[in-house]
Amino acid sequence: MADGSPKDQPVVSGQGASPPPAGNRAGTPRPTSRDVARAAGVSQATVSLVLGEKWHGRVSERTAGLVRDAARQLGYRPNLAARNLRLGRTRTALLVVPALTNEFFARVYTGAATVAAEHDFGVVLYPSPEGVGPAKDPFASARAALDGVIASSMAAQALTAIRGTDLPLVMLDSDPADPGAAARVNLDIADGMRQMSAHLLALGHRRFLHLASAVSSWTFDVRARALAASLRDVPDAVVRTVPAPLDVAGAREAVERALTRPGPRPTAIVCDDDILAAGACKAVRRLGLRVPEDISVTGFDDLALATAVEPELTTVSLPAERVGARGMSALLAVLEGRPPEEGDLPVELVVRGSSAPARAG
Amino acid sequence: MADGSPKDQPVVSGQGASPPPAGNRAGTPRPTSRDVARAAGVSQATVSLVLGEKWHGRVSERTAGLVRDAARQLGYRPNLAARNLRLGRTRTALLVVPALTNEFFARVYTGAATVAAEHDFGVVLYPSPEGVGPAKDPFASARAALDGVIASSMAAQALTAIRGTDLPLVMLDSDPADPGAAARVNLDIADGMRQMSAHLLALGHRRFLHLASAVSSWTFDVRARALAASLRDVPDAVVRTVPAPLDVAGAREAVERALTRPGPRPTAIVCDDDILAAGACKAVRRLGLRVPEDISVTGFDDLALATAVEPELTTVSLPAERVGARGMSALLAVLEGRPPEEGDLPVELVVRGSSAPARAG
DNA sequence: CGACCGAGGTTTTACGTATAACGTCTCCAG
DNA sequence: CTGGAGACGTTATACGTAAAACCTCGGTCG
Repeated sequence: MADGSPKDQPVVSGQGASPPPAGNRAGTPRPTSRDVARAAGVSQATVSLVLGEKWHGRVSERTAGLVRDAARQLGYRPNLAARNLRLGRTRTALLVVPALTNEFFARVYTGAATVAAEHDFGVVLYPSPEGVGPAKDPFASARAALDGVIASSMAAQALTAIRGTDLPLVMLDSDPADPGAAARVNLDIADGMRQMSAHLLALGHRRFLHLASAVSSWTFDVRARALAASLRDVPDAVVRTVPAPLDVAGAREAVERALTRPGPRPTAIVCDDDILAAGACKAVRRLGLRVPEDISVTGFDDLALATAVEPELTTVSLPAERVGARGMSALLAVLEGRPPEEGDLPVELVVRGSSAPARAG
Repeated sequence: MADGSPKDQPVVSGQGASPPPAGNRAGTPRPTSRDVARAAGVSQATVSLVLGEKWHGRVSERTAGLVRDAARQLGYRPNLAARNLRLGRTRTALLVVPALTNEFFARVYTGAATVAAEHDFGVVLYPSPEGVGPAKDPFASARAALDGVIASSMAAQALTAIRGTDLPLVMLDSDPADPGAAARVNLDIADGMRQMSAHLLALGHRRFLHLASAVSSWTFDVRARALAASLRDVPDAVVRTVPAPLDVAGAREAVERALTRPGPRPTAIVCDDDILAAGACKAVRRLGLRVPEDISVTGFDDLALATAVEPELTTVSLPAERVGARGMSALLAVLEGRPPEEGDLPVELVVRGSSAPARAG
């Protein structure tokens, strides 16, 4: 079949045999499935069947082998643009997050990418405009053709553009009330904050400073509400809220200002975030006080930072990778018409060195 | 203009007027350029010309307006898969990095994505296998069709797969000796380490512990060589090298072991990385010593971590965003046949609180 | 012996876009 | 009144793949 005929000679472009092991010099156009077909002595359709693993019972073992060999020889890789066009699906999801330099979102990405890879999916990122400059349109920026979107509620600006689309949308850590999401993956933030306040109350703390994120977002609102709710029934508990930008220096300044104001000093600083907590610790020490002996400081997120500083932070550990993984799983479920998994992801209080019993008086 | 003629009625699919502002329900297939053409009463080619901004002198202003209106009405977005197939280019680059949870690489990505967005390019990530699980083939994982690759030399494993390709490759922070890169973006790491050792020598330090990364890579080799070279001419200088994993806990353990060995204690610990330095600080204090009074500790990279810990780290500031930005610019240059910008990016010693004069004796 | 069947392919088509090649109509100079 | 020459579009085609529909041929069964 494949031998004897004079037409079986593979048509090489010119001077000498090209080196079989892939080493394509630029200028040589990439081999297509038709080139593979020619080299294997079969039709292009057969190549597609074999390489797509759809050939069982339709193509002989022998022919399939020939095709695979030819593909390997030529270093064939399918043209994804063509494949995507043909199939009308791209197996690619867009992940919209505020900024990757925030370790939490880097971990969310990692989780999403891991699950995606297991299902032969790709993840392309859109760090929304606060992070990266001029691109207004997520879809222009993420130049890939997309099957769906996973978006953090913190990337509010980008969300409106996405809503104008028929793409399935999975929301991360977002208000269950707002509509338009095909699925939702939330952390049990309120429970985390409840555990934290219970921990501090048990240590005898009653005067709290709540160092809150200046950027408003659902997750941060939940923290504030849960803290307030926890303290509502404690007679002598008092909490003051101070907003701060999400960086160490800004947090430090905000806390320094707050602590030098007249009136009774808080004995514990509850922070919305580990970064804020790191800043709070620095502020406390700048004022000549000690953490945790004079003032306890607690974080939220359990980033690498939490165990890098001293004392190590008492914080609420959030399963960031699981958020991303579950977000991707939910999107896959939606795309396949299955119901996505329900229920909030649990969080966990981690007690370390930055919290201690309140000083008497 | 648009009214009066009975044919001006837009052809809507059926029951009642569909809400013009985009709200596509799922099930309705996305409008194509042909749909826009039909709605505007022109041919598909004209739509392509107008929306591609290639129409000046070939299409009247009036017609162009009609096309744009129709496109807006239908919420038309071009099918990128089709466009990519047609053009044979995708305006998408692959960025290969070891792990995004490392702030340095998150910043590299940010820089690359910013420049890409300015040139209407996309960036898709491949966090190489040490970071994410089962995907062996970068091209299978990054499901996009690609125009080029930007790769950190730290993602060694993925590089071999990429080399078998004719895609233009820009290497980041890599050995100038190894071949196969169309362009290269390097930091002047050696100069950074020279500045650092000069700083410490000026403070009177002579006995050094070099806390090196356990993962081997060109950037880390350069640090070691530059440190050794700097100390070569200093008569009484002595340096011992200890490898450590790139996390705080591992670094702490490595340093604790090193410092409890018999023999004269180093007065300065030079770390390959801020994360290692944070661990080193913790080790020093665990042994009852102080930073910087008893032992100076220095980092490398100038991550957010460097100013979050106490004392703040003396370190070498690396322009991570610029690395990414320049990598992307270089790739664009290569793709357009222009020569990429040459020369290493400068780095800067930042003196903070973790380094101090060596204790006498 | 004719109809049917399965094995092992091949031919053909469609996906949506960009653009080269090709009309058509009007206006104006020779 | 003929022959360009713009101005303004249209028709036709190709990109590479997946898969539906279709062939061919030897054997089998009624």
